Amino acid sequence: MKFRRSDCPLVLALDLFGDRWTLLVIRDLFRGKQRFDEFLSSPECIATNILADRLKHLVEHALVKRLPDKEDKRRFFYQLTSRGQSTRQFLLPLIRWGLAQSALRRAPERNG
Amino acid sequence: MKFRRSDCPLVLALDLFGDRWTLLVIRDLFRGKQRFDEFLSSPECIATNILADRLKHLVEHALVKRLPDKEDKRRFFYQLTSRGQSTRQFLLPLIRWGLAQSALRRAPERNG
DNA sequence: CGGGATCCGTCTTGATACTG
DNA sequence: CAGTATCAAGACGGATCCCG
Repeated sequence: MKFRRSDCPLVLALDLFGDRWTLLVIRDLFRGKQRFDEFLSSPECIATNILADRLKHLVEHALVKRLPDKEDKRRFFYQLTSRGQSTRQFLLPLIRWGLAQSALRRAPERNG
Repeated sequence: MKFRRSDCPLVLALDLFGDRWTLLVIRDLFRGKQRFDEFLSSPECIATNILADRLKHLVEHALVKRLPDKEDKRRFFYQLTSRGQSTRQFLLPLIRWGLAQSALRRAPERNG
């Protein structure tokens, strides 16, 4: 993900979320996960370098903030900013769509 | 985009749309574009091999149908299936989010 | 000419090992 | 624990080629 190719708002969104991992990290943040280790423990098994890259990217774009742990200097907390939380408005419809698709897959009368 | 890593509905959606091009093709289809050449003419300038790959992928997943042109044997029409049209439910919120972001970028009082 | 397929150099992804 | 380094594999992107 580098510079941008048009000023379409969809292109802007795909700049930030058009990959297979970023939205999974945001999902985890909505679920209350806050630490590097917690993201790694999700069933999708994101690689550490990919996770580090995506977190950095999200922080750079003010979707996530990175807070030091006062009690353990080695650790950090990641939290959604209000901008990050605003992604809920399309994340929920997207999840709803995925749910409907897996339901269809189990009862495939007529689709297409 | 290969096999899948969990049965999270979000993962299922990212399987299909978790890249920088697929949703742009779907956007064009919603806008009434139907032919290979028309997709190429969009301002994002997708490469022909990428476009061919994405269209094939969309057809395989029953989001798009590929219809021959009766009058010109060389040409095809691509159209959204009803399943493809159902993506509207998250595509519109995603575009709306992108619009809000570009508005913020022009009037960045307090975000973050 | 329209709709791709193929080739090839480059950039990105991802698994694993390693470090502070 | 929270990353970085390394390196192979794959995706991207442009150019060219092919086929009806």
